[in-house]
Amino acid sequence: MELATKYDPTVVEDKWYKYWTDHRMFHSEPDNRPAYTIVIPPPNVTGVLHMGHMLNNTIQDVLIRRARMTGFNAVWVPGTDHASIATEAKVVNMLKEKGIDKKDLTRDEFLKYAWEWKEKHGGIILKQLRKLGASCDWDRTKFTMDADLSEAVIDIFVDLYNKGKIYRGVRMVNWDPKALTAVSDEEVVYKELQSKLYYVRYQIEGEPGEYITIATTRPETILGDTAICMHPDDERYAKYKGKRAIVPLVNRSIPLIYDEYVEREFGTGALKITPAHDINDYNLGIKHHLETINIFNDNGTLSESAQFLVGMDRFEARKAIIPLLEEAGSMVKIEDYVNKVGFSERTNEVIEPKLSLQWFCKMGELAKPALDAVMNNDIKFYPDKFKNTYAHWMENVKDWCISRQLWWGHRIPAFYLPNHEFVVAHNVDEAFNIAQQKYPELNLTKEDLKQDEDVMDTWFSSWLWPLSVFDGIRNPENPEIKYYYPTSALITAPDIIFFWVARMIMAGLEWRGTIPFKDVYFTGTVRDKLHRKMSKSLGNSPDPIMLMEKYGADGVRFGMLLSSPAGNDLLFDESLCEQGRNFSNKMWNAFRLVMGWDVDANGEQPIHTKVAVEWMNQRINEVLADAEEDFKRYRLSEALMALYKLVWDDFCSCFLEVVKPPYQKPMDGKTYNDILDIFEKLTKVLHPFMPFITEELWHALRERQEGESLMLCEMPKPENVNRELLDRFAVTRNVIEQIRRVRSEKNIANKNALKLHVHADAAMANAEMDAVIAKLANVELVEYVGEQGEVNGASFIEQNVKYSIPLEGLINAEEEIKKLQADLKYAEGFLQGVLKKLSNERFVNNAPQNVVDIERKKQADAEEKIRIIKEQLSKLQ
RNA sequence: GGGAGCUUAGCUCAGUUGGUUUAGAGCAUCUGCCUUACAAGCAGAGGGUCACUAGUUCGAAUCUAGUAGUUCCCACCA
Repeated sequence: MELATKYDPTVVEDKWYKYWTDHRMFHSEPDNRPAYTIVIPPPNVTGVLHMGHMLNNTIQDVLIRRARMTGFNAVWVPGTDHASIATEAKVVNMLKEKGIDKKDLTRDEFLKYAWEWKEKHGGIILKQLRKLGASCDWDRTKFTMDADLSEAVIDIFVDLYNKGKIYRGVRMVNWDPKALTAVSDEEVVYKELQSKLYYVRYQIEGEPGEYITIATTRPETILGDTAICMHPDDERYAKYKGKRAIVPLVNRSIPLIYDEYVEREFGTGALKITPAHDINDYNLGIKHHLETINIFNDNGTLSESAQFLVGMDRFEARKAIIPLLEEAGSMVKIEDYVNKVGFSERTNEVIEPKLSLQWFCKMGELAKPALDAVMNNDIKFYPDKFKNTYAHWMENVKDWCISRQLWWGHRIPAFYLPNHEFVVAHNVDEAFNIAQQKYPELNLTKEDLKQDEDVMDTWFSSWLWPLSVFDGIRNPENPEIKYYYPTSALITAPDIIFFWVARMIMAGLEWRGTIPFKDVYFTGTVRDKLHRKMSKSLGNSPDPIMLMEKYGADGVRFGMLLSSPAGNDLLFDESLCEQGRNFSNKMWNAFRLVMGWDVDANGEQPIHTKVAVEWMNQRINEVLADAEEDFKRYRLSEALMALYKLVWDDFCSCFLEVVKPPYQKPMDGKTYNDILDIFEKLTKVLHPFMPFITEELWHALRERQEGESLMLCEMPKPENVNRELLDRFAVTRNVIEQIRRVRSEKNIANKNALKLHVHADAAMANAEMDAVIAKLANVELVEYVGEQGEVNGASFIEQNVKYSIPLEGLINAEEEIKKLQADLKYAEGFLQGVLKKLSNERFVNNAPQNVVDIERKKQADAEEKIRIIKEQLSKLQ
């Protein structure tokens, strides 16, 4: 068979993904094995795959595949999130393009469009994940608005309400005037903006010519001012105590109040108070019993109560009010100023603090046990520095605004009665019964009950995810939740530690009494080479699908993982994928080499081959043991690097070169079989990282039955490592390297065989190792000439044994002397350092015995080495 | 304003409780090779006062304090 010199992943990857899914190999059912569970952080149903998903899901797949191969019943539950704000915004836009305004639709009509749109465009991302090789149990795919998951959300709302942990109240919330909904504190991002600070003067009532000047960044809110506040100890303003001021333009009389909240140094030390439009002003308003005037409509335009500029957008109004204030003689000056402004994470609209009636969830009691679970390491964070962040937030947790003024989501199960009371119930029937019992005098009919128009925050369903995907809320005794929960690991980004991670922990403890996962692995942010966050607007994010087409999914997985230790940002560079692709190609070519050999079943196994096979197996053992340790600590990049070197340096560059039969000669059957065993082992250990090419090779190496798969094989276990053999082989490789260096320096082509003199007693000879040297360095004769044997050529010292390569005529004595002198200088310097330590009495007395012994050994070795070099020098000079 | 982390080779990072040859890896670089698996390759080489300063110690990349730079989180003073 003729195989291409380059590995082509495209056909191979589709073939094996189909094979795996056709045989339902990702599917899991509870059985007697221990469970290993991961629930996917559900991406937005309307989302498309970006580099962050690639990293996150590659890690999950590696963990799941490894668990599957190490005796666990592994399940990876996929699914999507309904993402209220983002999805509703997309649907609204889609309708707008069709000429339909959301305002003209009923709730049901809108939801019909939304569902249609979700069915059509939703879940693309899950299809894209298949391309990556994600071994999700697709039969278990969930959506946060599936009937069963929705029911769980309602159950939880009712339960919390009945426990007194959900309440309704007027609060200052972060209003998104574009999405027309409140958003939680966590959904507000602050950015620094270049803006202006306006100084405006207010006349003191009854004192013509007397003014107080305030400084503000939002002059349009002057129209809603209901007080001016100064510091009680500020002497500049003491004389105005008890007086009132006149708001410019609207000519409203407002009180002057005094509160320590005011910074005397800022601006003029006088602060205008607009309780309806600033959280701090609101708090002062409550404290000082101030009037509240809301001058904005929900969409951010000025309302009738503003009296001026009615109907104008808030930013237009900010400009338009300047000339009005100037005309009125109230504008004192305008300065440049940098301040921070809150933006809605979803719509990038400037947040408007707004008073409104919202639903809140009390967090205090929920947070306490969830904080403990992380602090006492029931749940482990990787890296653990995030414990700090977590603790700080949990200790200062504020109540959670859970209502959103949207239609797409879980509707709040509160039903209002004609008497303005409400009942919370699972459905209208239950609500009706409760209401009838509570208010028999109302003679209610079901039609009198009006359900709350709002939906819940998306995270109010996400926080149940590990429970609800196994139906653990509605049906807590079902075998699935008992088997798969708590999940094993959560792989997520640190920016949703509060939104999601913290709340899942609360939910798990509240409704199941146990933590939802044991380990949390925080991935870093994917950035470009210039350390910039990857974003659509910068256009610096490569298209993952294109990348996979170019380098293969295995190549991209390799690239993502190789440079992303837990929690560290990933500076993504296509060259990493290139390295991954090259690695695939390397394995492919190793396979081509092995396939090309003729086998003589009766052939004798050469001694260098025998020892190489033993050594290679030991190396695999050693790396397996290290990898196990790396996995325990979630150091995936280190595990992968170790395997990369194992395959490339040990297997390809060394092992295969040793066992390679002479040109056009067959290989003995024993060796061939050993090689296949080793190759197969390597496909196993690499499979979690690079599932496609390893599956392809595993099938190609030996006959397989339909339905067999590498992904279902058992991972080789590290056995006892033969340290002695590994060390001996390492020395052998060093000797080979030295010979090759001599070749390189003397320009001796590899095809010209060399002789090697070992300046030691023949009794020290190791025929196997010498045969390996002979093979890899093209040495025709290894001769033990005794310690005093003549040197006539290039020499080197390895482990205090001198080696020389006879090279009549090719040796420049001066060069040799120079090199030896350099070696000597190094050895002497080294010895000096050691002697300095050993001559220090305090070191010898205080350091542990083994450390002192090591230093003595170093001394002896160095002295021996110096002796050999000097001897050699004396012969040359 | 408060807190946390980071700073080791050109780049990205390892370096476990201070001691295992005067610090390791991958990539990049340089040199020589189209050697019959692979030039997406082979062989070899160079490259670091471990940010700076002071301290603790027989001994510091590792511990302590300070300085500088950098990243992130929290708060949101108009």
